[in-house]
Order: sequence, then structure tokens, then C-alpha cells
Amino acid sequence: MDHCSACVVRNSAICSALDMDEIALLGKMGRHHKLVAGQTLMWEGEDSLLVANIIDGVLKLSTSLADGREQIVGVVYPSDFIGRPFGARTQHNVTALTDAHICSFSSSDFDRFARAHPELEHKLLERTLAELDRTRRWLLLLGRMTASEKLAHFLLDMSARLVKQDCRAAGPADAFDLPFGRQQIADILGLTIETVSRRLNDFKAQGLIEVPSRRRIEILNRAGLESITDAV
Amino acid sequence: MDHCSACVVRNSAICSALDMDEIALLGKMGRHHKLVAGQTLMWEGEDSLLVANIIDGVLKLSTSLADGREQIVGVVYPSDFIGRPFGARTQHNVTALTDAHICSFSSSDFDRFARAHPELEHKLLERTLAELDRTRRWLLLLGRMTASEKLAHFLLDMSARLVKQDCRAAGPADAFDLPFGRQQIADILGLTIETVSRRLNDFKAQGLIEVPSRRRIEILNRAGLESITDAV
DNA sequence: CGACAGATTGACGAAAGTCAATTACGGTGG
DNA sequence: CCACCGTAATTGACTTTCGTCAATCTGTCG
Repeated sequence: MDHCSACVVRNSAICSALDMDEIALLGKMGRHHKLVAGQTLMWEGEDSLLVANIIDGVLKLSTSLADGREQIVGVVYPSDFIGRPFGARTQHNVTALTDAHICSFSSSDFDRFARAHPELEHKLLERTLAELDRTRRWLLLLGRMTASEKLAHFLLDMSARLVKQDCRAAGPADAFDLPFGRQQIADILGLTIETVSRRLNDFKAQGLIEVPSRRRIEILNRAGLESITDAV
Repeated sequence: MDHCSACVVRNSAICSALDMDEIALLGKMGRHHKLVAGQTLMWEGEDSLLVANIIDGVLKLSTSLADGREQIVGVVYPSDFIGRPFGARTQHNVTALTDAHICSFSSSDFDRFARAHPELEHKLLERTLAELDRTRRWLLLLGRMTASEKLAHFLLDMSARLVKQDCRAAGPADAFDLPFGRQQIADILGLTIETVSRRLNDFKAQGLIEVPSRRRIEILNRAGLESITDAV
């Protein structure tokens, strides 16, 4: 039952707010779960029955319109928290993009525990505030940027986030594998796959990037990419 | 000093989490402030020195690109909370759209008080979670909807939100004054003023709405507007 | 009553979307 | 290890939507 002390996200997930006794208690309520790429964990509009920490893998949060148009509203990495505590309905689908491990709790158990442990709630609040800031910046991207600007931002953002996965030292990675296919990139940026493909090829033609395989990106000229986003 | 007990948002702002003793304490730290329409209270990138409850008026949160493109990332009404507690920089401008009253606190005072009062933090967390849900739905609007769909949504949303201001009983208001000019509507929806104007006239031509003055909207055919958003 | 900011309207262009055909990747099985 | 298949990605031709620029109109406030 003492899986927590060996947990790889023990010190970066919200659990880091808790001391050993508390974490033992929370640990008893949690259940490990394996997700396979493509598996959907929660559905939009469904009652929120569970929340979870991501241990490993990448998941997407998405909402869609009746005619199939979809928008990815969040991407979630190891040590991130998913689900909607405190009663509300889930507002979006949660789907694994890669095989993934999560540590899940029943919503009601978690809610009760959180209310009894202010430090945990505080951690959750800080995370939620940071996520809100990030989501608001995303509004600017979707509402006011051109396709090229969106893509340049996206690539730089990914390069910054995927450092650790690439087990490099510090600084952003110049070569990395995206956990997304073209359709998912399009759903993140509010574009079509065709536009993503065309603008990516523009970047390639300008010598800014190389795309050696479907999901791999190599940044050849970071300053060039940054200049595209410099209107920011 | 006992302005709190007479405060109009006493029971709807985050203060409602507190009992009388606590509120007296918080009240001592708070300062009333009057804002004039157009006044900017906080600037993007600035250190976050204060947080506040809105007592009266409407404010916008916005971010912009160097070349002047602007996106409104939030609209804030009486009893809402603004500012970024817990250390981070303010990520957006906060500007009064109408004359407004706020009750402000120094960030550091508020942070300290909040950490000592879990009930307050909990309220703040619930609000932040709800705001995050709303912001994520907005991503869908910006990323995947057409101009007409955006506007129909916007009008229905406004009609629902402005009920109270119109001192009607229950149900959404069919006639109301927007607190926004055309440019602001455009900045909310990621459009230009020209497109807003044209699509609004389409609605008028279809008998869906009437626009008797610059800022007034009358919904003549709610079902018609709803059918435009029915892809949702 | 008049001036000016804000809103509308029109003509045009550009960016992104759509539809369809082709190509390339990556996994599978022989 | 290679050939094959299916999915994903690219490419091309065309359409649509929205943005741009400019002129005109209108409501609001001094």
C-alpha cells in the first residue's frame, strides 16, 4: 500500500503539500490505473466521479460541437491534476494521447479529504490559478493570431515543455517528438490539418525547422521562429 | 470601519465564506476605491500588488500583441474577484468598462489572510475552477465557431448574465444594454468591428434582434438565435 | 446645433477552409 | 528482411469567410 513513497511524481504533484501521515491516508484512497492511447477517461457533461494525478503519459482535454468540430482545451502531463473537484459536472472529455498511468480518487473522497487538508487545497488553488493564466493566454492565440504565429508559438512552447522527456540538461530542446498527430495540432490551434501541414512546410522551406518523421520536430533556427512570434 | 456589514456583495463575494469576526479583520485591510470608465487598474506583466472584490460596475481583462491586436480574456461583474494572489505576475490588463467600485487589498496582506483562513481559500478555489471551466468553453468559441455562431452565443450569454442588472424577476432578459462598444465585442469574440456590425445586421434582417441604440439589444426571436448555436 | 467618436456600409483582397487526389509513413505478416 | 496495407499527411484547385481600407452615416455630448 505504500506505493506513494516510491511515486515518481510524489514531489511535483499536489501530493507534495502533504506530510507522510497525510499521504498515507490519501494513498489508501487512491488507485493506480493504466490507460491505453486513445482511451477516454471522462466524458463532457458527465457527472464528475473521479479526479486523478497523472503519473505518466500525456492526455488531452477537449470539447466539441454537435457537427464534430473539436477544440482541445488543455493538455496534461505527468504530475498534473485532472478532474473537477467540488461537485460540478465535467466540462470536457479527457482522453489519453499516449499510454498513461494515473492515480485516481473518487471525487467525493477527494473532496472530503481536500477540505480537511488546507495545504492540499492551497496547492490545488495555485495550480488552478496558473492553469487559468495559461488558458487565458491561449485565448489570445486563438482569437488574434495568424496560422503561422499559432504554429510558431506552438512549436516553441512544445520545445520548452518537452525538455525533461528528452532527458537533456537545461534549456529548451531543439529536437523532440510531439505527442500529437496533425489533427490534434489542428484541434489545439483552431486550424485544419491542411493549414497545419502547409504552414509547417513553409517553415521547412525557410530553413526554420526539419520534420524528419511524422511526429518529430527539429528546430534549426530558433531565433527565426521567435521572430514570427515577436508581435507578442 | 464596519462598511462590510452594509456591503451589497457581502453575501455573494468570497467574503461570504467568513464569519463576523473574520470579516471585521479582513475589512480592516480593505480599501474602497472608485474607478472611472476607461481607467486601467492593473497592467500586463506588472508585479501583482493588489487584489480586489468588485462591488459595482463591469471590468475587462485583456492581453494584447505588440502591434495592437487585443483579446479580451475575461469580463468581471459585481461580486467577482480580480487580481492574482500568491506571487505571480499579473498576466493581463484590468480596465473598467463602466464607472466602478472595488474593495481592494494589498496582495501580500490578502495572501497572508487567505492562507490563515481555509474557508476563504476554498471559496476562491471554487471560483477559480468555475472561471477555468468558463474560459475553456471560450476556447471552443474562439477556435471553432464562425462569426455568426460567436455573436449568437455572445448575445444569449449576455442576456443570461444581465438579468439582475435589469431588475427583472427570473429568466433571461430579452432587452438589455451591453456594457460594451463594438470594438470590445470584437475583442471578446476575436473578430473585427466590421464583421460584428455585419453579422448583427444579418440578425436584424432575419428578425432575430432589434438594435434600437448603440448599446441596446432586444431579442425578438430567441429560438432563432438558439438555433444558430445549436451545433453545440 | 454642431462636432466627433463610434458605427455602418461597400469594394476588394488575403487567409484559411473545403474537397479531392496523391504520397509517404509505419506497422504487420509472409 | 522485405512487401504490402491502411492510416495519416501532403499537395493542389477552388471557395468561402473574414479582414482591410476607405467612405459615409449616426448617435451622443458639449
